[in-house]
Amino acid sequence: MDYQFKDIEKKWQKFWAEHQTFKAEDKSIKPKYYVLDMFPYPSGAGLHVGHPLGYIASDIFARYKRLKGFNVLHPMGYDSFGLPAEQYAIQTGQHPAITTEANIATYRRQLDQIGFSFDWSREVRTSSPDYYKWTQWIFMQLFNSWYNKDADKAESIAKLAEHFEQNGSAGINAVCDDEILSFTADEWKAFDNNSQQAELLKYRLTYLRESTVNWCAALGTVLANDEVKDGFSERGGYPVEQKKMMQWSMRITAYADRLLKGLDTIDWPEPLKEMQRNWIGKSVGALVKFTIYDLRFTNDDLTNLQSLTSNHYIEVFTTRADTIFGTTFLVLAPEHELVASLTTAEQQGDIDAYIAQAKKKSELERMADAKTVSGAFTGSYAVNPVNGEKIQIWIADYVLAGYGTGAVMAVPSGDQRDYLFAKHYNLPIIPIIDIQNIETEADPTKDGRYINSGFINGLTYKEATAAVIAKLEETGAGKAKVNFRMRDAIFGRQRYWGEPVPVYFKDDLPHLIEEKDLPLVLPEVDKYLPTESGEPPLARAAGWTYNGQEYELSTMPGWAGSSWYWYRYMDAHNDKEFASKQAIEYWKDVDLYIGGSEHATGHLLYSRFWNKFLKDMNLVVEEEPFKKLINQGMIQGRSNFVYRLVDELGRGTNTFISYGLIKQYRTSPIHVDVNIVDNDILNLDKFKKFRPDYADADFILENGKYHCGHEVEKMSKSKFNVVNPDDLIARYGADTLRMYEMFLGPLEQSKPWNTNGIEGVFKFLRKFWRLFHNEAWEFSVSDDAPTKAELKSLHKIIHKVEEDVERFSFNTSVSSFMIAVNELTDLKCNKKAILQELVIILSPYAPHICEELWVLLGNEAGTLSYTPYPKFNPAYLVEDEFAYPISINGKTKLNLNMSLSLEADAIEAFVKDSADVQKYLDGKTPKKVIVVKGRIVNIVI
RNA sequence: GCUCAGAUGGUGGAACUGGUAGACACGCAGGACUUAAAAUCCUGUUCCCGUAAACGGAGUGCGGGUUCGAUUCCCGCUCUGAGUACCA
Repeated sequence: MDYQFKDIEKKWQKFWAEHQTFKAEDKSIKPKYYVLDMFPYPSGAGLHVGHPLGYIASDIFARYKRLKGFNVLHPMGYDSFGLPAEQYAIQTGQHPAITTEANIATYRRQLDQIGFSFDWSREVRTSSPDYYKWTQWIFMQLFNSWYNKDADKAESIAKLAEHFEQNGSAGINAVCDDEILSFTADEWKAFDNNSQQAELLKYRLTYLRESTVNWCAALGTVLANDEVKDGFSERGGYPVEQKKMMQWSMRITAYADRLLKGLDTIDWPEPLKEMQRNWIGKSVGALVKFTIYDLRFTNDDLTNLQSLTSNHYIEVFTTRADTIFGTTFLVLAPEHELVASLTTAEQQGDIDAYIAQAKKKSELERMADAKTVSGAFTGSYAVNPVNGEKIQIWIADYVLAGYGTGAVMAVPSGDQRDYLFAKHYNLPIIPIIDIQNIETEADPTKDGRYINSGFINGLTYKEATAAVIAKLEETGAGKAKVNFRMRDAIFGRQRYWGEPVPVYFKDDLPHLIEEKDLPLVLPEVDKYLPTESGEPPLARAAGWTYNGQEYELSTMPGWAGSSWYWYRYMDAHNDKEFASKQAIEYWKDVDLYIGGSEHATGHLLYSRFWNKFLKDMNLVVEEEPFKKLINQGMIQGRSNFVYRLVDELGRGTNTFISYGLIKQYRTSPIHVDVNIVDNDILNLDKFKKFRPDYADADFILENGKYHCGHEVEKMSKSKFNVVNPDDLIARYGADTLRMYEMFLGPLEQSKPWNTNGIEGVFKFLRKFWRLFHNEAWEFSVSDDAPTKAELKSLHKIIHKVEEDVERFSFNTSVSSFMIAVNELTDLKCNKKAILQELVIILSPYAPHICEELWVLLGNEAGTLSYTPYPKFNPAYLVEDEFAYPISINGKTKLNLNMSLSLEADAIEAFVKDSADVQKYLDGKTPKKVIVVKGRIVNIVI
């Protein structure tokens, strides 16, 4: 029979499901291998052709690893809490759980027909109470922990309370809020319970904090920075305002250094690690106190550094302590708390006007305005702690209140912003390094020797930095300090469709509910909107209280459920623990994680954070959750256009001009559905049915065909460039789709989807099928011994695929399979000994056709997935002759067959004697002959 | 602006540590089969000159360099994509 992909694929998908062929074992003498895909949010639109790209790659890898003798865990699930379902609920009143369920069913059907080897017995859904019970449980562990900097790990909050009880706040080195109290043990004991709880909250790893948030009134929610575009919500385009609000936060900053260091231990793409490094933004520098100049100082005081330990100082953060002698003024953020008290009476007007103006500017305007210099003088002065110089104190909006201390020491010779500011306001600029060139702009060099710099004159950058910091620490005017750009992560949103926070309030203080009351199930509400008073939707739930106390009304953010889900797959049905100790000790971590790079600073950072916390709690065994990570590239859409003729009045007509002729007419481009275009040729009949008003369209054609234009854009419905995998599977089958997606190009590269080449892959599979069949399409293989040429073809592909899979180069293996099948077809090979091995090698790529042939070859159904991968024997590839390319001056001219046993001098002699080479030499003696054995001969004339 | 990735035929791409550039596939052209079409099969296909062919020249974004030899290494630039942004 000809290749009947429909029957074959249906048959084997059913077989795998019924026999649970891909169920991973929790105990095994085989080594473990955990292959994970970033689980999808099940959206209403279903999968488009770009989604399965990563899943196909990971599936090939998982299947390959099984053949290589590993116990493979390859699960799938759904990140099923999220905004679209809720948005739909608001519009229609339909419970998001129902929408989500329906969407999941669509996803499952689509995933199943691609033939993935997922262990579906382990499926997880973040919105299911059995799952989010454990998300809530982990939240409780975070609430019950604080970060001990001395131990460099999280510890139980009970231990902290114990310490307070015995020793007071002394001796605690914690990551905590800025405003903590200092107290003795007796004072602590004298606090009432609420005061103690309020103090402990400042240390917890998840805590309440008043923060400025992006509040979108129309959506009734707080948005992440990346969900806000130009002051409007990315989705819906509603206005967003800054609002202060009590918010749950996660103290991810406690882990900043470990998150940074861990990057060096994992095998991730370098650009992705770089993004995380930038996000964490570690800078090593110093905090320096500049005393506020007081008229009571005498000149003697000024030169005596010891006297400058007054409490009236401005603290700045700098990464270039070495440049401190070049400081000629200070700049504070307009929001800085000292601005009011520093402003003198005569400057009051200027300062007030500047602050008012700065407030009016939106974030966007401030950014766009980056080149305009603006600021105002406070009228006050500060004293440089290293040389006693009296310098002016300014405010300017180029200094950000939220970073460092909200104040900078301006070194115009070394920092371009300071330089522009100094030029604009006529402030002094002092060069501090001998090789510095500051005629037209600042020069931030670290080379050269210091000048105009007191005790560091003549030193190098390294020596100077150390000397300055030592001096500052000695005089108490400063200290070395590491600063991070990363902020604590806000953990909550004013939404319905998310995990409820397992917290209730008593006397305005948060308390955890009891563990036995988990999961705290999402209550029913009448509407999915905020209340009239602006409270989150959960406030609508009637009688929803914890023993009469009010629950937290916000829900957890989207990243909560995805920050630990890989552990749940290890033990998906455990109702006693989030995963059993044995399961975690066996599976440990994810060996290979495949997903998009858009999660670089969200999911992948939060997951590493939670993982490190769970490690501190001894709940998991590895410091890093994802050993190796691959980013699959984005599949872009390839849109097609038709060109509508425009009349003299600029109105569109019903005539369409073929792409090659549009220069001769006035036209406007219109998107046309890519599914009615084949190789950029428009199907005219289908076009006429595409929209009613096209029914009697006229065309101006080229050679009887309508050629469409094309452009690469995002794949989206509105651009009519969405290609649905279902259609392709119906036409060519899943095996063809799988191989074609891989054939498209390197996995990591972004590329536009173009269905044009898919025929080639389909033809290949048919040709492969044909190897096992005779002219009459009857299955027919021979038991004869294979020839040398056949064995060579086979072992070439065994080796090639092994190499390619190990380096995730799936596109090149597909080509190699084509070459192998072409060769074997030319050899008319139908030897079982060859073909059976080939079936095994191809099975990770095209599993259905291979299962079918495997059984036709006489093997037991279902054993293919666990059969050993063929062993490569290099002996079959050994050649005894090689057609050496002979080049003259580096240009290849001809090939000469020579035995590979010949040594360099013999080769040289043979080449020189060759009549063909003589022709090129034209009687001249070669200057030099380079012979690389087994590769090339190059003759230099 | 900064960081990262990339640029190879009409198209997707291959060339793994410097050693025959363009594998494999699409498309296109020509041919076979067919009453015809589809399907299938065969041949050709980097560009230029040479009117089929041999042969010659150019050629991996641009300009240099190292080398017997560079798509690959080094220096400078252009363009494209992604991330990030007054981070002191």
